[in-house]
Amino acid sequence: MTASDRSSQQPASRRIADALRASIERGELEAGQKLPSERALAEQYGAARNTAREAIRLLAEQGLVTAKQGRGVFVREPQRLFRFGSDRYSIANRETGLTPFRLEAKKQGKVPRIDVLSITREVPPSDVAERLQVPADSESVVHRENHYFADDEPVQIVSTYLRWEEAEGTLLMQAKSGPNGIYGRLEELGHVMTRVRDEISARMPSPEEARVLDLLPGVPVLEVLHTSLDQNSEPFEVSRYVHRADQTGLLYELPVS
Amino acid sequence: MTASDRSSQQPASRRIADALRASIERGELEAGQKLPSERALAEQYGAARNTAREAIRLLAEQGLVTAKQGRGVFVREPQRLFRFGSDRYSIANRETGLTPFRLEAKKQGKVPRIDVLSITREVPPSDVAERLQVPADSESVVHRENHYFADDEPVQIVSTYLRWEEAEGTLLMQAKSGPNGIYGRLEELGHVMTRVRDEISARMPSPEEARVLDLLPGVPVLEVLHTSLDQNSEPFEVSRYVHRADQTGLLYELPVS
DNA sequence: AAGTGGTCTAGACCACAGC
DNA sequence: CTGTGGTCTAGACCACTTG
Repeated sequence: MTASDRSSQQPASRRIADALRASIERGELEAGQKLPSERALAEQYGAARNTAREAIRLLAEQGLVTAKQGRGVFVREPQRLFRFGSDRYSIANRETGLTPFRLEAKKQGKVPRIDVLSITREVPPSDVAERLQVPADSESVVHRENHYFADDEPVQIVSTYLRWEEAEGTLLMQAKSGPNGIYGRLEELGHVMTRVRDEISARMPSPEEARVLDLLPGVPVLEVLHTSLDQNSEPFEVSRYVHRADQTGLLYELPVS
Repeated sequence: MTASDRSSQQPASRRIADALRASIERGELEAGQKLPSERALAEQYGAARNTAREAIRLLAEQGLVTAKQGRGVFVREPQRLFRFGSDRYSIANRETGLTPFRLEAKKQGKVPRIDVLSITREVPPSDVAERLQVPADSESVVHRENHYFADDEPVQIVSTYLRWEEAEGTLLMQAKSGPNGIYGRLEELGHVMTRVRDEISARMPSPEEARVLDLLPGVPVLEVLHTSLDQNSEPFEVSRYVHRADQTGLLYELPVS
């Protein structure tokens, strides 16, 4: 028993939203189906159109429905999750020659694409500087920004930060960084990835992120701040992953001491 | 350079929102400070109050500002994160006699509280049944629902599922489950926690979750579906954690094979 | 009492979908 | 052309907070 019988006392927009939500949960309105139009809802409940509109907004904020201009409001389809596991850092996967993203995409029968947006020398953000142990007040890092797509749909934004002193003049400054990607080059520089630290948070996207990831209202992002540690427990690479949360999950499997 | 000079062409509500966002990012409006009232904004921009209101809603959806009835709209304060690490499952922590949550709370100088809401025999949700390897069509599990607080502020909802056949008649059915909590009892039943699998996703809260966690609009939740595996790689416990994302982060530190 | 956000009304014009 | 959501106006009353 949640909430149902306080029909009075509630704002009209809430009551309309609750009725629609109940319809969806009972399966009367199935995924992909169209809701009554705003004008129809308003008439049906004896309210103004703005009130019906407010009800629909409440549902959209929860990610339950999606409005499409000129067409109508539809019950959102459950999305299959694109899953990123802790084994994405595993060396075993490295031997296939495919990056973890390409592997996962193949598994789901989708066509992966990675756009390299920029590779520039920069002043690092403070959280990155702290974790990579470099100065936050000089151009101490190389920033590689990539966008990942599956079947031309954007999935994640990845910003990778490397020490400028190490990357200068190497393939780490090139879009095509050679066999096994940047981790291959970093290994040649003497950094064997031994441990990783992933710090995970969730938040609503910035307008810029919503645009790049093509996010509908009511969809949050998952942010992973990843640090790679080498055989000497020295951090040698930090990446910020921004995933769209409606199509992405994370999987961590680990031993317990 | 993001977007600034397309002042025309943009809806008025967007322009007002962008102007306010810029003010906040430039630091003219600091965290905790009050925005101009909706009526003042409307007059200032020569728009109707509803239009100014829409602008504020855009900012609230991103979690940038918070409206307080009768008082005003305020720039949201950055929250300190309550951090849950992968070491929360570690045996080392078990020896302190404190659960990981109590430990973390102590570290931050907050007073922890755990409410046991219910302990009931139930039909498991399908995702839980699959992971615990029990039938999804009979009352095969015990469901323990707990709410966690720090300084009386809700932090997370935890639903733990155990096999009914193992829990029946034991302390696992009691609110106070004895030394080292339920993991202590499960160890006595022959389950040594050897590996864990955490599946992480983010989404907007249901109305029920928003109520329990006292969530402001524009704050998503982090959901962790946790499976404990014993020395035989058998799953013996599944929990669903629902964290408020504005005050919670997750930390995973793991070796790379 | 005055000011604030929360909700609502009854209109209006626009841009986009689909027939 | 018609129906849809997107945006906007100019009012109104309510509930809450503060002086």
